[in-house]
Amino acid sequence: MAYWLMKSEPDEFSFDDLKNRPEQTEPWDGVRNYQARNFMRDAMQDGDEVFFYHSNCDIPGIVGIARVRGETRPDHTAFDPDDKHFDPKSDPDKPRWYLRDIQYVRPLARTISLKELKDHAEALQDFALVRRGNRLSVMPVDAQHWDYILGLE
DNA sequence: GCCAACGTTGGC
DNA sequence: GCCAACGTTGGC
Repeated sequence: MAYWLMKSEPDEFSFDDLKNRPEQTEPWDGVRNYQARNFMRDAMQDGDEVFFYHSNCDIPGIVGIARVRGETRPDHTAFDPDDKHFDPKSDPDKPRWYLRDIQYVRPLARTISLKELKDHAEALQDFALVRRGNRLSVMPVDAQHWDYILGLE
């Protein structure tokens, strides 16, 4: 069992949007970064837990917990010329981009903001999210960091 | 809206 | 394989 953090812009897809999905599950499509793809395709396991992070908004931070559901599969949006994440270099016979399905678990009692996380720099050393210049949208979370952050809730 | 950080592209 | 140009991310 591993832990992850996944970013989403709430204007695009928020944690409430996930909650309101018919099966509270959403394919995490549109990721076009190789490192993030490799985490989703190769490292995630069915049942892994995920911090749901809101980026590019008033208070960037962790707002809820989700869960990885099922195995990896090709990101279908890469094949659709009308999709904003269309990638002509991704061939359905040899897909370049993969996704996971993410299921709602529960909201945090309160948002744990990026600012607050940065205030715990010592305990959260080497946590990718608080490293300078971090732009990765899918990243692993160490078990001790996961527990520490939930301890702030 | 600004801009630093960083990933990708493509000419050479 | 190098690296300048360019595009994107995302905090502020």
